[in-house]
Formats: sequence, structure tokens, C-alpha cells
Amino acid sequence: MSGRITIQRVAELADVSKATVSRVLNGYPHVRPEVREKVQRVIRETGYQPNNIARLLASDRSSIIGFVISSSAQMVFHDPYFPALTEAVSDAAGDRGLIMALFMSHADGQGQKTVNSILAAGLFDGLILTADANGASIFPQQLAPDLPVVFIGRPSHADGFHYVDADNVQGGYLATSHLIDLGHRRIATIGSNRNASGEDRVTGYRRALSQRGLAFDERLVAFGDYSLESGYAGMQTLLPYKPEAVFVASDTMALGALRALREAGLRAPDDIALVSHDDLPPAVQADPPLTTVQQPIARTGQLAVQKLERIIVQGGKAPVENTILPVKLIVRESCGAVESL
Amino acid sequence: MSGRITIQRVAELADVSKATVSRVLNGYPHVRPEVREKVQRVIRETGYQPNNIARLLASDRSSIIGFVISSSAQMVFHDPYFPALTEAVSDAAGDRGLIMALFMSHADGQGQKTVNSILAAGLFDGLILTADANGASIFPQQLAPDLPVVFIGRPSHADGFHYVDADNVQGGYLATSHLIDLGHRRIATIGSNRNASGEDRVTGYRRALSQRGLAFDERLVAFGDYSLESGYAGMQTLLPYKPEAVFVASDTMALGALRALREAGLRAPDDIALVSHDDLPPAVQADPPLTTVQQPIARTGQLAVQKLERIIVQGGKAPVENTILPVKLIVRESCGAVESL
DNA sequence: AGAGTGAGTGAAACCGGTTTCAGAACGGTG
DNA sequence: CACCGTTCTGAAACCGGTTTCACTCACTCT
Repeated sequence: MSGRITIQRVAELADVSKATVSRVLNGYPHVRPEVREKVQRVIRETGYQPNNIARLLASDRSSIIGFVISSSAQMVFHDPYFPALTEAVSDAAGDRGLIMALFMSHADGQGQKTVNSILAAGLFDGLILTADANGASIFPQQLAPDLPVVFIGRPSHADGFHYVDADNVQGGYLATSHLIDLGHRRIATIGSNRNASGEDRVTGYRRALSQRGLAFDERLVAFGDYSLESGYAGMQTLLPYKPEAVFVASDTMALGALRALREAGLRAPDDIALVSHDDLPPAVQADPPLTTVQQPIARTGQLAVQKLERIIVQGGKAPVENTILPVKLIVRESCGAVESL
Repeated sequence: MSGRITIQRVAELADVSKATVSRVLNGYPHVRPEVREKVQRVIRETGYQPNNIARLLASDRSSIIGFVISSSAQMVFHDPYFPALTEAVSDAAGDRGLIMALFMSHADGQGQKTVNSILAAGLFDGLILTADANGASIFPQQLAPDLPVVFIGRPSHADGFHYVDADNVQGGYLATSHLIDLGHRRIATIGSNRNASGEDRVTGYRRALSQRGLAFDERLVAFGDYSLESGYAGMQTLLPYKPEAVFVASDTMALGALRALREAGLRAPDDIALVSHDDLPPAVQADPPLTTVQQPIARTGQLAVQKLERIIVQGGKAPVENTILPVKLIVRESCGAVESL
């Protein structure tokens, strides 16, 4: 940052005041066209770049938003959901001229420290938080009461927060209904009680069952943590109870479930029909390709950023309103509705 | 940021000057213990948090580093390498009190814009760049000549940059040698010419062959782009030439290769032995589990951050020195060295 | 007793922008 | 021609810290 050109220097070269340069920079009116022109030329010729730090200090906005993934390292590794979501948020932020700072807060004490340092920084215009899946709550409000915050995924521990989420209940409902439509009756599920999304999907599953007059059987419900391993284990738990079909609450867990089937000498969809959730790339690549509920991840990220921006602009206190995005069933081969090759 | 407590306010309450508060804050000497005590008490009682923005402006350091993943969205999605690396960098940054801003720069024009905005920000103490895999070079130097930059992965387009990389040549060498040791002679490779790492791995492959007196056969070399699909296609290209063994330059491509084998009615390692590269989680989960070259990703991230920090502290001009990290062969089942279950 | 020495402190300058405010220049009215 | 309302502009205050510099005040050392 040594010999950088400052607004002062530009002002001198263009023979105007700092104030005028600032006005040109920010596109304010009340600058004579020829002056504006001249300043712009100097800016171009010198390659002047305003120092954002100074700008921030003066204007009390940083244009930086924090994106906090509060989940175990395990999951971030294993489930493409997080990379996809991260990219979505990053893109949306970029589109709106915001800089995204990413934080992966681990379950351990480190996590708390990270969040504290985030807030202490006083550096962010706002935060996007993922509803955590491990019970360790992150509650920045308690520390910085008027920092704008938007959750992605319904936060399970409290109300009163802005959030954007996919319609997980509908997801579970669609998946399960589809299996019922295909004539299955003993329908199991591998869900998750690690976060609200998981719970909601199971809720949808139960709703579909009851609506179609099928009994809910505890033994046909397994819980995982979204990891491939937990899907594998979940399916092994279910197999003794001979389900005809299974709704698995994530693609990644479905991959694990498929492996369990394979090892048991069974095949989907012939022996057991499978529908999963998320529609991430592995769903297509799986063998057989997974029928799955598509979650609009990119859109989720976009909306979260937009919502956050709106809150920021409105100075923190916007009425809490949540956005639930529709989901859609993508039929592939694992459910048996289509002839596999 | 409305009614926040400022250093001025703290100074008044503690009945000292701003300068003294600042000294206490930054742990400078030459403050009487009792005064220090008093200031600290006021800080504690008021819950004062220094405004970093102001601090940055005054001290010309932001403690924010940019981490730029310049790769197609595709790859970031498909290859767990990037999430793993991101986490490594994020952790390392956090450990050293730095904030990491993540940028995913796409191949399209957007990418350039992003990078420009990064630099324009004048906000970062330094940048960590991933050596890009799509030819679209990112050359911040050209714009901000003394911004500290460290690459992860040898940048293939130019010299004179600090970088940290795994010993990819050695990786290819180890993998191929292992296959030779197992008695194979017709050894193919699915490499990549999308970046230096890919090239280096192929170099290692060739070195192993020539060192053991085996001829290099062009037809036994396929190139991919690290995606699962390209591994699949690569293997299909190779199959007509009947390789006994294949060194695949990434786990993700190896998964694709495995699928191609399966579809061709072949099994690894019985029909074709496979060794891959990276040792990411999917390597263990694959069927059969992959023998693969372990890349020290976490260490890579750490070193990159450390190196960057050193450059920053030394004020930009540190002698360029690169770090090549050793790799290690992890033997599992896909190579046939171990009895599979 | 007078001269150094170094610890402890505050006033003020500074970082590089934005924003307020007042004044100059200009055109249109009465 | 005096008066007023715009438009355009610059000086200066301000954002909230850090850092420099000068000064005071013990406390040694001749």
C-alpha cells in the first residue's frame, strides 16, 4: 500500500477538490459534465483505486458479508450440498458487489472463538448462517443485537430470525407419495434429526403416509447425519424389516444406502425402490441414477443474499419474513418408475 | 453501528487519553500497571469492541486474506479437493487470527471482474490463489504489483511466484512404480493437462516407466479434467488397448474409471489394477477402496497461509521460495496388492 | 546541585475516504 | 436592477482508530 494514489492526488491532478472527486466516484449529481469528464480521465490514467477501508470507515458500510457454515468438518467434506451452497452465496454476493467471507465453524470450541472474532471485527454488514446440524447453536444476536442475520435453513432452536429454506416438508411428502403411487406400501425412511430440514422431511413422509391411509411404523424409520456412512448404517438397520421402498433424506445418504443394498445382494429399484433428496451431482452419477427431490440451492443462496441486503439497507429492523422455496421431484431410475437400461 | 462505544468514550471514562487506551489495547509497554488495570476495567464494563475498520485504516493492515479458487464451477462441485483445501486454508487463517474471504472465480468474464474487484478493494493483506486449471490466467501482479500472493499448486504459466505444492511428480512416480512392482507391464494413465499438477503426475508416470525400462506408449495415455465424467471417458478410451493397470491422476476420475470398468464387465483389481491420486474421502468409500497417493492438503493450506503471512510481515518483498510437500502411497484394494474381502 | 536518562502520558497529526455547510456563479423574475 | 433559487464547488469536519512527538516527572550519576 505504499505509493498508492489517493483521492487527494487525483484531486490535485484534476485540479478540483477531494469532495468533487468523491462525488464523481459515487455518481452523485451536481458535477459539471466537463469536470466529471476530466476527473474520470485522471482516474483512468492514474489507475486510481479508492481505498475501501477508508471508504468504509467514513460511510459505515463494509460491503462484506460473513457466511458461516456451522457444521462438522465431516459433513462439509462429504456432502456436496455445502460446496454448492457456498458457491451460490458467493455468486450472489459477487453479483451484488458484496464480498463474501467464509467461515467454517467447527463443532469444537474453535467455533465459538471464530464467531466471536467475526462479531468483534465489526467488519461485516451482515451474516448468513447455515442452520446448524449439530446442536451447537450460534447466536450472534446475543452478542451483536443489531447485526443483520439471515439463516439458510430453518433454525431449529428459536424463532424470530429471517430465514430462507427449501420446502422440506413438501420434499418428504412428494418423495413418499411418489413411492405410494408406484404401489408400495411398506415404505421406510432414512431421515435425520440433526437439523430442522431433516425433521421436516420426515414430517412430510409421515404426512404422505397418513394421507394415504398407511400406518406409521417406528421400525421403518432410521436416522442419519447426512453422511454416506450413516446412510449405509441406516439401510442396514432397516433391511431386517423388509421395506419395499425407502425415502432417504439426502443423496449422500442414499449413496450409502445403495452400497448397503449391494452388499446385501439386493438391487434398486427391483428389490427396494429408492427416492432421495437434494438432487446434487452424485444423484445423477449414482448407479442406478437416483430419483430425488430437487432443492433449488442456487436460488436459496441468491435469496438469502438479497434478503440480507434488504435488511442491511433498511438499517437492521425489517419485519421478519421467511421464504420457503418450492421443491420438485426428479424421476430417474432408482424408484422403478422408469425402465432402467 | 449506531451507539457504539468508541475509544474516545473509553478514554474519558478511564480518565486517560485515546493514546493510552490504544496502548493498553495493543499490549504496548510504558503504561503504569494501575492505569492499565483501570482501562481494562472500563473496557470490560462497557463491553467496548474496537472498530476494526478504523484500526485497519490507521494501521494499513486488514487481517483479511483472499482465497481465490479459479476453476470451473463444475470442478468445485465435483471434486472434494476444493472443499478440503478451502477448509484447510480457512482453518489455518483462523488459527493465525486472519479472516478468509473466499472467491470462486468462474471461467467466464465474471471471473475477471471478481478478481478486479478484489484488488480494487485494496482490502486484502494478501491473496492465496489456486493454480488454475482452465488456462484463464489470473495475474493480479499486473494490477497490484506489491500485493503479496501465494499460489497453491505450481502456476504453470509463469515463474517468480511463491507457491506451495504437493510433490506431484513423485506422486505419479510412486503410483506407477507400485504397479510395476506388482508385475504389471502395460500400464496406462489417465492424466490431465489442465494444470501443472496434472502434467507433473504424468511426468512422474513417465519417469517410473523409463527408469524400469518400460516403453512409453502414447495410446496408453488419456487426459481428463479431474471430473468423474472425464475419468469415465478416459477409461473407455484406454480399454481397447488392453492395459493391465492404470494410474489415474485423481480419485474423482478414478471413480469414473471404475464405473467404465464395471460397465465393461471388468473388475478392479482383478482385470485391471488401479492406483489413483489425492486420497480424499471418496477413495475409501469407493468399491473397491482405492489405492491412492496421499496429498497433504491440510498441511498445504497451513503452509500457504504461513508463507503468505511471512511475506506480508516482511512488507511484500521476500525472496521467492517454493515448498514442495512429500506425498505417500496408501495401499488399499484397487491395486491388487492386498487381498480384497 | 545540575545534568542525564528513561518511563509514562497526552496532544495532535494522520490514515483516505464521505458528508456537511457555506459560498460563488448563474439564470430567471418582478 | 435587486432578489431569489439552482447548480456547482471547495473547505473543513468527521469516521475511530494508531503513531509520532514533546513534555513531565522521578531517579540516577557526577
